[in-house]
Amino acid sequence: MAGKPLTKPRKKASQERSRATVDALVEATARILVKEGFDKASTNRIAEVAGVSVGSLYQYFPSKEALVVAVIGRHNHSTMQLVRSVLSEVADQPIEHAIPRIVAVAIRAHRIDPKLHRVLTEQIPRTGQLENVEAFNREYFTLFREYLANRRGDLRPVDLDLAAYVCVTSIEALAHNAVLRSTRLTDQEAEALVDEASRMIVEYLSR
Amino acid sequence: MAGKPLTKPRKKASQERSRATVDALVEATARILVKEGFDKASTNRIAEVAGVSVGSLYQYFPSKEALVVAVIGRHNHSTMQLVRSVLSEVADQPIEHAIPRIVAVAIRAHRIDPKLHRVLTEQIPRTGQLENVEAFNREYFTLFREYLANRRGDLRPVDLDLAAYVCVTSIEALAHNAVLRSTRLTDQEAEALVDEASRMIVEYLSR
Amino acid sequence: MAGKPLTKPRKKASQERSRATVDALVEATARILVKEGFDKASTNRIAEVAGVSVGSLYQYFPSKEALVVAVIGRHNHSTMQLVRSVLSEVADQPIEHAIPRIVAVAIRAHRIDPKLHRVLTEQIPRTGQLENVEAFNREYFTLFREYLANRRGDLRPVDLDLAAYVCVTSIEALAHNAVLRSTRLTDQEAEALVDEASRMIVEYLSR
Amino acid sequence: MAGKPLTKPRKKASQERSRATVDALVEATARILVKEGFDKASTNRIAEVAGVSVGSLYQYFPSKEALVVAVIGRHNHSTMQLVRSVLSEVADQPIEHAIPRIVAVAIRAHRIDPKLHRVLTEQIPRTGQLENVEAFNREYFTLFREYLANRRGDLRPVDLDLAAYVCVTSIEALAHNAVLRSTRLTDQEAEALVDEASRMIVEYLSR
DNA sequence: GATGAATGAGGATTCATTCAT
DNA sequence: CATGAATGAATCCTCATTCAT
Repeated sequence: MAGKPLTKPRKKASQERSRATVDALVEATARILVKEGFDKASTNRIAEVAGVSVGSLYQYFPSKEALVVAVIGRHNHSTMQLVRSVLSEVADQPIEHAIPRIVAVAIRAHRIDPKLHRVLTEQIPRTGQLENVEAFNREYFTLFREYLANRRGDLRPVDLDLAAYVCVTSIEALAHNAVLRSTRLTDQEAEALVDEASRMIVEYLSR
Repeated sequence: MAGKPLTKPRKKASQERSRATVDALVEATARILVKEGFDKASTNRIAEVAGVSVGSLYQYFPSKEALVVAVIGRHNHSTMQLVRSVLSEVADQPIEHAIPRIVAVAIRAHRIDPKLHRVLTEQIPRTGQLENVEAFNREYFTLFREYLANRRGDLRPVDLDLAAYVCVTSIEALAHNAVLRSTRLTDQEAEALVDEASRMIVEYLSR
Repeated sequence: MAGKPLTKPRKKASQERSRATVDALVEATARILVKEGFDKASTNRIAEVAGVSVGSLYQYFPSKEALVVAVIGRHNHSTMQLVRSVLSEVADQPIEHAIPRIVAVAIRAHRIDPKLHRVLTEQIPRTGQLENVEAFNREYFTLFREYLANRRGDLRPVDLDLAAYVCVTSIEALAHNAVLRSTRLTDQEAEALVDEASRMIVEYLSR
Repeated sequence: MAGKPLTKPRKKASQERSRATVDALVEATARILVKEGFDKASTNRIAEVAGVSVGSLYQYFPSKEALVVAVIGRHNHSTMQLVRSVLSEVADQPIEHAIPRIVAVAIRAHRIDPKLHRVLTEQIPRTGQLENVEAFNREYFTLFREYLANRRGDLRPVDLDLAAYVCVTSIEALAHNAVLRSTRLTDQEAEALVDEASRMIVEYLSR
């Protein structure tokens, strides 16, 4: 309709708008999930909260599931961020040093957005695409296994896969339950937990 | 008097026919849950599979939720049966003996009906009455703590609550994930897992 | 099973029992209607409150409707009792005397069980058998018309049917609304209303 | 914010299409009410007759009740239209002139859609939001009372509230019953009724 | 006669998704 | 691209009534 050939800026502008819409939708989904629970999170409601029409919602997400997957992804992403960074930090440290840090981070990770974490964990049916909530654990496992392999010398002889499974599963569960159980986990309690869990893991791995 | 949807059976299923109907309903619910998943478990479908009318369903269960609660209850019951029996068996045994048995039973318990366990765990929104899926863990915790208290002499000085939390949570998570992850957990794998987990817990508790 | 041929007493006893059951059912229906409203009045609930099984309910009443009809009948009966008695009392009295009495009784009649009256009037769909709630008015009309015929001499020349219609309808409506509107109609208010209404009717009929 | 079932339209039917849908729904409800009765008026049936999906119905009306309220509203509106217009017309006329006109209009008003009026009156449970069927009478009372106040000079000394109550109630009841009783009220009968009723009311009010 | 378990048609309502504008 | 009206299958649940015991 216009004259001169439009160039990137315009396109970029629209890309930016798209980006904003997508973000708004994911954000809205997360917010509703936290504040009203999974079954209040209808697509219409999400669109409304995002300030967008349902039609637009479906422009960017092919289904409600996709939206929830995005929320999970975003949440897992920030969680993994933390995990990855400790694991690379402690990569060359002995387990006595490393494990407490790892455990502490696990708890911190679960505290990022505990309410969202709870909803994601408790209210969302692990069905279809949503089964992949556990993708997170797989990566965690891989990273942790790498760490162990790297510190092999410190360890008693172990089946790395098995050991990693045992450690990751325990750490995750301890952090998860601790945070979910008492919405108000005090710092003291958290510290005590870190100590205990670390002691258990360290002893378990040590020769 | 009225208020939130009840969850308790509406009638004492004293008569025989009633009893049969109730059982058929719970059984049908479990079967559908396993074979078709939570969201195919509509009240009409459940009644149909149970060979009963929807009306009868509502004669005995005030809501769909109540039915699921009953299934959970039944499942937890048989699970706890096992747990309780080991814990009483090993009550006076030293941890080196007791823990492996406890861990082994945890796995065995999760293998009772792994598919049902998975659905209960993954697909059912922990909302309303359904939140109580965790009642199970509470009892487990209590029993385990009692055991520890009883064997206090064997242990290094510990905060019993904390130690019980750490042990129960870890054992549960290890068993749970092991069974859910690979639907076909071989006996060998199970054994290896029992060894590792037990070692971890025993060392953790020992002085 | 017993020896001597049983005679009336036995039969009477069972008749009495039937009578009691019927009464209990009608009473229960009325009570539920008043305390919980028409749509809480399910046949099962009625039977329960009557202390009888649903089966028995259907032994005595062919349908829920029949039960409600019975309640209406009972209510209209006691109402008509009053009306009939005043009308026969005042049969030979001049309208100046008679009308106030008639109006007063209309109000008293509506006050017999105002809550039931309201439910019967407002919540019960005048459908099928229930259409006959107005049977009451027909009888009232007839009796009143007879009174007017009897006192023809006192009246200005009127079409008796029309006059009776006007009077009965007005008196009924005034009493009805007065009682329903303010659940707490004071005696003073009632008196004032009787005066006004009577004045209107008397003047209307007088030559 | 949530709570009891809403009765107000969900959306301002600003768009044309919306408007048409809303109208179709209200119209369909009225038609079904008249032709099949209240208990055939299921939401699905209403939507079907309106040529609209149930979903759309719920887009505009939060409940079945709301739909009926709308029908009542529409009906009362046209009725009040008439009433208001006579009362303003006769505002300055003496009662001998005014009352007959008012009575005549009451009857005409009841004849607007007698079948609908009957259903609204007889079959709809005055429960919840539906209690307000009487809103109509309140307004009628107010307007009539104003008229009386304006013509105070013509009247014998009266308690205006009481007098208005007596007049409005009587006029309403007479018109209502006349129309409902004989679906085919002839013009002659209507005229006779107007004469009688007016005579009664006028004499009642005159000094 | 009494009992109460069983029936099942039917009703209100929701919500992911589509598509004409 | 955006909008939001429209869709309709699907779900939970109720209740008058029946009938085997």
